[in-house]
Amino acid sequence: MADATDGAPVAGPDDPWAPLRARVLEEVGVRLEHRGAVLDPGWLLAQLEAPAQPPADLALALHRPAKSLGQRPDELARALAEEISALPGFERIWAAGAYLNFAADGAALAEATLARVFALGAGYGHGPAEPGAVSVEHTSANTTGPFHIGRVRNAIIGDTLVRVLRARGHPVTSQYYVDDVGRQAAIITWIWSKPRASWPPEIAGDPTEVGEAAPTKEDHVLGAPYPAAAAYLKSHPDAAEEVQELSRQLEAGREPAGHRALAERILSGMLASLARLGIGFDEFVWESSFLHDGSVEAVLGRLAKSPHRFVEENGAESIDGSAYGLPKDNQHIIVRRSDGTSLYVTRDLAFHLSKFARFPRVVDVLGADHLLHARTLEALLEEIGEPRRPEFVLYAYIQAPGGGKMSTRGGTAVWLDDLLGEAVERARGEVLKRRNDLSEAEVSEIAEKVGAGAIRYSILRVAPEKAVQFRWEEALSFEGKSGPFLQYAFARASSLLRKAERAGGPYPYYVAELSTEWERALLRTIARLPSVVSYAARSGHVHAVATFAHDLAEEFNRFYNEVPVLKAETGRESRLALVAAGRQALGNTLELLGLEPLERM
RNA sequence: GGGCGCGUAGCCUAGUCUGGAUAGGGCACCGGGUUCCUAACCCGGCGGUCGAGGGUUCAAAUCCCUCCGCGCCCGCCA
Repeated sequence: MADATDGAPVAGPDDPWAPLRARVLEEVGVRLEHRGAVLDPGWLLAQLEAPAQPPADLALALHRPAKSLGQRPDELARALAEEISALPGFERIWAAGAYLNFAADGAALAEATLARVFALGAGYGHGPAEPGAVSVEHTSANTTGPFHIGRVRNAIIGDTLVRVLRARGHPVTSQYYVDDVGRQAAIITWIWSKPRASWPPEIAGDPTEVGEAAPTKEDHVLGAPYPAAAAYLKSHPDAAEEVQELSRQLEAGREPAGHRALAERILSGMLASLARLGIGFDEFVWESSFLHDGSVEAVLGRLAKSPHRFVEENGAESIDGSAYGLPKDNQHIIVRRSDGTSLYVTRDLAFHLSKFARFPRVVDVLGADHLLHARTLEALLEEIGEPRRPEFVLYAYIQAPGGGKMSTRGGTAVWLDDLLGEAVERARGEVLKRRNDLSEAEVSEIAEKVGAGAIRYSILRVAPEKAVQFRWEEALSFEGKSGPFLQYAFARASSLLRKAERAGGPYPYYVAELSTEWERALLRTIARLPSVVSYAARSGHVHAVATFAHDLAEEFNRFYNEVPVLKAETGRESRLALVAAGRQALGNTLELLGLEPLERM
């Protein structure tokens, strides 16, 4: 993704903190400049975005500017604190050692925050429309069987990125790249093109129990023989040759009957599982389309003009990529096989050129195991003189429960459908434990959303580059840093408004009545949402939103615990307004993460 | 062997890009909290050589170097 330092940190007009930062920046910047301090403008802003020590909201460490002035930092801090004794929006400005601290005027911040939340509603935390269309390609799993949770990290991160970019105002197209011409696509078609009775016993007699979770789902049913078939081909050259021939036919556009339909049936099963997690796609891009429309040949033609391109003795075409900083053993890039067919990287190159033609910004969510492919793709883009590059969001594959790679045949793979089933069942148990006033339909609905939320959040709460081992207890955790924890806070807020019969507003308030430490803390956190979303959208670090979501829910729960609302002696209306604002902010955050905000649970 | 990434309490994790004031959370464990708004909660306690060593700096979890451990990759697979 784009470097987070690109451009000035964006503070949308909905960011309640933005004017405060700008004011400090201005006041301090002018004074430091006047004294002759040398500093780059980004530095001050970065300082202000870092967390400050309570009760300060914003803080500046003055060591650096003091040094450039040849002055002691604590003296500089004191001098500045004296000069800037008052600033609109702040109730206190003081020096603490080498730090210049600023405490926001709680009432003013509360006013600014509530006003923005109520004015923007579901749009609070988002941003103004941005002109640049973005393509986000994610998931793109081969249609050879159901999802196991190793790959689902891709879908969850990708879908969340789509949501965050959309929120930030970008027109986003999510794309699923369907491989229907590669070897794996050939294998699945090969096995199903034969009558089941004629399958070799190694395949027919080795039913990988993929059907256990959802015995009638087509991805499970149709994907069942794939692992055994793939293994069988390794030791049976004659069969492998049949698959090879099939590959060539696919490449040439001579699809056997039922090929596409088979992929679509498996895909629909896979998508049904993703849909339960709130994940969908705008476009499915079939890899074969780049063969059919001639764009693969076109790109091979462009590569052919390169001085680095060679035709090997056996007819294969390759590029000498030694100029592009690839690892030593990976600089010889084959772009066409000796039998004339294309390779994944060549087709992907054609795909990316088609993306660049439509989208100014192109993002690929990729497993870290595809990093070399990504580097190779970049090298080839350079080779044909294409200046644009995709931004890569990389994630580490989730490891099997005992460690190591998830393997279908090794029995270490955990199916998404199994995980979903277990999560929903557990959620149902939790709901029934504490509610007896809900209809069966409501219980099912809640259990589904809670289970899905737990799974999504368990993935999102960890930075994508961390290689995590799958653990049932963690994925199914409903307490602490979990999806249900977030949803629960939302449900509590919803309940308060419902009981006050104010679910639809209006929410009149006096900020002076929101003066307890818990109310102020909650407001400060609500006010952070816009800058968090902005950061996530420009950096691609969507898990910053997940981290924030927990902060917000936690702050709401503290407030809920300490401050009576419905039974408030005074300031009931104002507190209801705060509840409504917290609910709105949390709901918006949940939507970004793809967790269902639940009215009750 | 080479490339990339990761290493923070018993376990999991934020913070690392942009170096700053006592390193935030969660699980587990211990102790509290509900005649009252959903206890899927809150409060307190316990627990840290931020993998090791060196360097840069007024200041290092954060930047640089070396080493160790772990993960991923190094196909005319995708």
